Amino acid sequence: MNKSFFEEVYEVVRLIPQGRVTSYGAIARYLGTGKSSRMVGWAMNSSHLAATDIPAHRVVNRQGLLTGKMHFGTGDEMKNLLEKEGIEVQGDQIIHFTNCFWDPNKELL
DNA sequence: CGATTGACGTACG
DNA sequence: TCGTACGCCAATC
Repeated sequence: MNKSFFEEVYEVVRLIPQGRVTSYGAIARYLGTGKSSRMVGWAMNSSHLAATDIPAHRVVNRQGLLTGKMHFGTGDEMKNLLEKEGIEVQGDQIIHFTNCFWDPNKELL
């Protein structure tokens, strides 16, 4: 229970199936934080520091935009990973985003 | 210890 | 429909 906000975020992100994506807000709502979606982004920022491997490239904003691609080192890293999983990405925008969207509140809950 | 920032989202005008 | 304002919590300056 008393898991830190980051821990819960990591757990949910790890549960994201390959070829699917979710949004910061979806995770935030699943954790019950609701509007504190910023914390999800902050957790993702620290995700690369975490011992566990977090597929943060599967987490995008509500628009399906790869806002955090710059944090993967190179700007092509995140897009490459998503395309490799079968997700169509044009520039920083995920195509058919709603089709690939994975809502933890709907899938897990 | 106070102010600012941050990979967001919702509300209001 | 677009632009601005606010909230949320933690980390950093």
